Amino acid sequence: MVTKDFVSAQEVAEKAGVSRSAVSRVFTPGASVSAATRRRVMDAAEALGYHVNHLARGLMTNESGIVCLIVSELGTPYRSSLIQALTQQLQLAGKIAMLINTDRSDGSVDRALRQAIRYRADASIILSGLPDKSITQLCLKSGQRLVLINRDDDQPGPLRINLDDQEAAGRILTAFLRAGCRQLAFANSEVGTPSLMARERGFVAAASALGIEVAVERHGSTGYEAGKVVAQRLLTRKERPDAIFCANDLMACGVMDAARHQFNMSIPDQLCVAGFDDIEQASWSSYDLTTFAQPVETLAREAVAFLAAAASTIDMGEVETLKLHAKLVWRGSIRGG
Amino acid sequence: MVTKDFVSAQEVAEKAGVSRSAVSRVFTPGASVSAATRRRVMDAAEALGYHVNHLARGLMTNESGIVCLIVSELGTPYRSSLIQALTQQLQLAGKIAMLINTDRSDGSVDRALRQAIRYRADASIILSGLPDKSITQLCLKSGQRLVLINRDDDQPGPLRINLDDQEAAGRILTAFLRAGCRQLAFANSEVGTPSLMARERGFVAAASALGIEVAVERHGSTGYEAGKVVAQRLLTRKERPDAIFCANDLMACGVMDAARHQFNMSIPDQLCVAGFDDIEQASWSSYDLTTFAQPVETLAREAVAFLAAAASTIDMGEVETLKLHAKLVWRGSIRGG
DNA sequence: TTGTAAGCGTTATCAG
DNA sequence: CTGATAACGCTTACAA
Repeated sequence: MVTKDFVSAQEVAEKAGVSRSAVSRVFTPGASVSAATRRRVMDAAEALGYHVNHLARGLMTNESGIVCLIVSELGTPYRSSLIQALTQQLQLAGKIAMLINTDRSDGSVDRALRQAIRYRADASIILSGLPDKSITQLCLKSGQRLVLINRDDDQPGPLRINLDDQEAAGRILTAFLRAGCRQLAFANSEVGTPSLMARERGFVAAASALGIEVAVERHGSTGYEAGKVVAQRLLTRKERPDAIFCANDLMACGVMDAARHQFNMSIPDQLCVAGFDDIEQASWSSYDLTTFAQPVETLAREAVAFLAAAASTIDMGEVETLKLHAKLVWRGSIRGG
Repeated sequence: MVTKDFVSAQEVAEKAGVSRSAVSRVFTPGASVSAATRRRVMDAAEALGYHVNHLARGLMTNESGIVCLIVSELGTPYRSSLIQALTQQLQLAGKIAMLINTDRSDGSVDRALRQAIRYRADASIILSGLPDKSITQLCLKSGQRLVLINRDDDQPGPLRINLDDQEAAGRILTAFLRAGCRQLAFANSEVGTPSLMARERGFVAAASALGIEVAVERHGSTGYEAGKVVAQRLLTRKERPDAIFCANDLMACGVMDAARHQFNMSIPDQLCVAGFDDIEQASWSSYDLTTFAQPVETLAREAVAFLAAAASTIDMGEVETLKLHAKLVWRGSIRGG
């Protein structure tokens, strides 16, 4: 066993010739210490390599400074960019991120939240999956804040940040029609995430309001390979689509590659494509994909701001929902412009 | 202020009609409790929504169960896939990952390590940047384990996991020559990370051993855009390269896109390209890039295994280095095969 | 097997 | 401004 040997405030106090409380005060933001004492304590701390034990501090203050990020498929471009933004904002706010990967097995979001409780996280941000109502209640009752990102849930208590997926779908429909497209299609996965389904519903609904039918195909998880498969199915239909709106950019990339390399189609001449998320690859010249940008920075900022505010005043009963605008990023995968 | 109101072992004990130590024992893996007591405690705990406070436990046991992941550019495909693998392995080993983003400002790796110390992390895994020698020493002295991934450092104490970058470079050279390439080039960034430089050096050295000169160009950070710029520079040289080895896949994608869309070159007919990392995009049909696979899973497994072993027996003085093999993934961006 | 009591490293309260 | 002293929620001898 490695001998864990962290320096304690006690040792610093002895070396500096003051009481432990003096040491504590030196490292507590708003405390009154004389310049002289502070100096001596700091010197002693520096020499000994002392660092406040946040575990013990959390025990006293009831604030661990920990925020749990609960994520699946975190290797995905969109997810990882969101994590990046969130960790950055959290650190700026003096918090630290605990990352829980829920890729394996079912009910794992609940397990993750239990971990969050064990470590007395001040808050949890859920980027994927949907927790059981009972466990969310437990979190809230324990005084833990909750943020749900892109999960259209109706539970009261947590902050819910969503995009205007449906409206976005309507906007892209207009763009397709303006480009002269007639055979519309939607490429989705079988995952059935609320936001994904909202995009599909919005697109289909907007079209049918104009008396237009949409070919919908769903397959696999929301990734590149699934996009390819869906494209194969769509493009071999009797009525071959000339416009495909994809549930996300990853699928859109798959759709474009299949259309080009397997069906020798030219984009946007023979086929218009749009995606969602505006991942980095969407801007790569091989794809040059028209898509909707997730306001990742805003999203992260809002989430963290909520957590910070939570420390002071939040009306717990209030159902808090934030609807952000997905900005259309126009590129070359749709004719016209 | 939100009233933090977590349930304590005390309350469970009262409800179950036992002592708090009994409760503690029920939740301690190897402890002796009668089936009857266990049952009553579990019931009470369930009813009250009790969860062991890991902060307090860590205080006693000197094992927080926390492992810090210190990362920059975590939105990048390679980095995020590594984080995914690491969090998964850590969770499998009963540990939990704390994620520290070091994108901003200099010396931030040191700051990150200090955070790790404050939270009494059992270990830290550094995926980017290089910590100051003094702070590494502090970590080691405090009994914290350290793992450096792909940072060719010589400090004793930490586990260092590296790839055989140089040899890999030699292998790709052979592939280029076999494909009949004559004008070789290396596309690098200005970042100067050890592993990136090792790839460059290995390639140039292997070539010059055969009397062949390599055109080296470096620009920006190791991403797609930098790849484009470097390609522009390389492909406008009098002696236009017919083979480019890129420091990583992201740059390779940029290089390919520039070659195709700005120079109308056909790959691999007029230009052979190779990358490093085997990110997901390398397998997309638009790129179909020959590259070296980072053994991400193995890497994560080894790192975590080291941390687990560290708990029992590790010769601290021993300089531990692990050199993993980068497997060549053959795809269509090099002629022949 | 169980309970009692001590201690882990902090911060908060309250005298001085 | 400073120093005792009491928590915080847990584990772990030690004794029963």
